[in-house]
Amino acid sequence: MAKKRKNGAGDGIRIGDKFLSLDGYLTKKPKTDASQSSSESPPTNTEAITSKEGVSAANEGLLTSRNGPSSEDKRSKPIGNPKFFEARQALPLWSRQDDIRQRLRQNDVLVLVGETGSGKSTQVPQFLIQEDWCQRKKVKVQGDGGTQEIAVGGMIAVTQPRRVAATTLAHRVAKEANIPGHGKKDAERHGPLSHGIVGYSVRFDHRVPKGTKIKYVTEGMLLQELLRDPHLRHYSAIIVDEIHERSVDVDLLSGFLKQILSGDKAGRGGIPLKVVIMSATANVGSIKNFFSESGEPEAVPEAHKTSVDFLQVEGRQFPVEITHTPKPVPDIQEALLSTLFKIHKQESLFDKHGRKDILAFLTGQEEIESAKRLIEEHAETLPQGVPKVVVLPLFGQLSMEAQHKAFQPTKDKNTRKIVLATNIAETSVTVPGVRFVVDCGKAKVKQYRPRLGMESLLAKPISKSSAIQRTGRAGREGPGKCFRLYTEETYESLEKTDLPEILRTDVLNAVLTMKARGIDDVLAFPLMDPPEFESVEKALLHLHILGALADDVSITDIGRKMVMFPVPPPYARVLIAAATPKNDCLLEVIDIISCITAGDDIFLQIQSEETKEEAEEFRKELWRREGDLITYLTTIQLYAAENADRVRWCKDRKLNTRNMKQAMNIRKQLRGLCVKQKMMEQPPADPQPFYPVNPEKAATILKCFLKGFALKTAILAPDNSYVTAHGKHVVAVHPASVLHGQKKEAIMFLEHVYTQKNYAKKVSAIEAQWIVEAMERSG
DNA sequence: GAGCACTGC
Repeated sequence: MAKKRKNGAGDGIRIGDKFLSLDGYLTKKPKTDASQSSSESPPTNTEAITSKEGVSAANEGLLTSRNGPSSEDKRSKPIGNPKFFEARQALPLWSRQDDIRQRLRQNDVLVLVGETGSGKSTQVPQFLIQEDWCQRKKVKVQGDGGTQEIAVGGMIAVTQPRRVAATTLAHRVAKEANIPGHGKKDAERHGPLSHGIVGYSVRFDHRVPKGTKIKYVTEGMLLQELLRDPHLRHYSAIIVDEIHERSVDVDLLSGFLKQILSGDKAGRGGIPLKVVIMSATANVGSIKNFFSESGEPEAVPEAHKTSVDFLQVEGRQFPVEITHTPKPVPDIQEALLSTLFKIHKQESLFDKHGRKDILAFLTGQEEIESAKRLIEEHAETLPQGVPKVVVLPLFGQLSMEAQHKAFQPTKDKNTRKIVLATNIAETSVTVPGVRFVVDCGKAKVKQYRPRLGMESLLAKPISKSSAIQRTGRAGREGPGKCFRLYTEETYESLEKTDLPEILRTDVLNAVLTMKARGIDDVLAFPLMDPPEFESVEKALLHLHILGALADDVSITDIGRKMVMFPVPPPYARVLIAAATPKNDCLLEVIDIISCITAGDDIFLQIQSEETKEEAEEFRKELWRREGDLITYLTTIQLYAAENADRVRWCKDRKLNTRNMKQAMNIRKQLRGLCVKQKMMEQPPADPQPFYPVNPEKAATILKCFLKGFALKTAILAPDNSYVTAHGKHVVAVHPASVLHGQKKEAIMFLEHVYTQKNYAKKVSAIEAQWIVEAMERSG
């Protein structure tokens, strides 16, 4: 039996769902699942899944039914490190391994629904690597130069939406799957992933030992591999994990997998590719249909029909009791305050499962900060004898240290932790010790509006599946309670799932991705949720303006070059413009793009008044009158020239150290790619002395950016507002910009977001004439 | 005067 987990211990906390699958190994399975224990409590995620008897052998009418696992299956004994056998055998998924193998022998696709802690991300690839169909095979294929013999298969790729999930899973599975003793010397020298059968590949970090059978990758990385290897010949199987998150990348990947599955497999020498789709939510009907339906039934010969099987396994969730408000709450802050203190007064601080802290989901930084003030004020009035509270904010723009505080157990035994978090705590990170969840029912979502070419960021009601996900956060370590600050009717009125990202973002990159991978008719490409025609049309037009597509909508050499760069297409276009001998500012442009694509703003917001003055004094040497882009350039150049203490340097200027490090990684990657593309010579290594760019050079750099962003320009109107050159909308310069409150003849902005107002971000001062020139030259 | 969250040879 698995050992009982020490509560509040540091094991694998805070790294998202994947790392928390450690729970699966260390936590004793609760005796009662929600479905059996909580007849009076509202349905939880667990119940929704287990109520269907756990398994459904929905065969989609395409295969013969079976009577459980085959008795002649000789591989039920684990391979790998015996140290982990016991823990692995205790996982809910373990007893299903023969079933899973059987289903995949008879089907092309298996849709597997299993909650966090079922062990699906770690175990399924290990179940499959010894299968006959999973072995590398030599086959003959027709190539350009006639018939050639190639090797197909042998590896399994497991995709993850986040880098940290891919790397932590790989480490975990390497420990389980590698035979101890093998390659010991390598392991001592280079770590556990230097040998053996498990590897990973994520941006900036690749560990793929010779002989790798299981490779954890980010979704984007597999898309990138598709560019070189359209038939995925290295792989016998692709496991798509966390498909319910529905990133643009996973949607595209699903389309390409569907094409490979329904194609004639000639590119793979007739060797089929197996696909396992894994999801945490039971709501997978449309995904099943997507893979089993062929677009045109008559056109597909019977032999190429894709057979899809479906399996559900129970997770390891403790029951969570849900309470809705009887009436809609007029004031969310007030409702939050009373709910938090009701929990705090009525509930004990500890029980046999450990700490009982509170996690509240709010929409954004502003709401979190004002709630924090209110709670702290109210906490002052708590009577003697009532435990204290400590309020910890948690959102993306917080510094690493501040985020870390929310994960640490409180030191004082008589204090309850209240974490006020954005959506970051829904999927990206896990706060340990949480047994109570308070859910405001809303989240800020980005939505792209193709007609306006801008996006909005507004608080909207969450989906049912998101509400269930939030609720589940209370039942990770023991039985929990969830308080929804909305009525049951409101819950029932919520959409089943969130709108997939591909329907919420600019499909510019998605369309170029397809074009570069040989999709001529992007409207015919199979997608689970195809974007509106207008969005695709807009993207095609935009790509044409950028020079990535020719008049006949075929991809150009510029377009092919653009997809080589891991940045959005307009930025890739700027890189290409900067590399021409006339402009010759590639290093500078790489520096700027690295800062911008490193994540959120590298400049942290300054919280208190006192630090503000100090930091602004330091920041003044970075500011440039040309605007934000040249300010970024100065910043990263000074950072790269700083040789003593870069962390200190960032702290003084209130820069996000994490993003600065990321920017330096991107800078290195882009420099490498540009050298490889013969766009420049190998640049000298850091640190280089800092010379501020002169105004002429700055103008050249901004003109290069106009090659990618000519549509995002505005001209100062007589009433001192900025009016966009295309569309004639009024935009305001965002307060975070160095050009906020200044009047310039014209501006170029890289981002255009509606929040409180129509804001232009990442703003530079330009001349109106440059806009005309940039459009002409694009011609 | 204001800041959901991820990601890419």
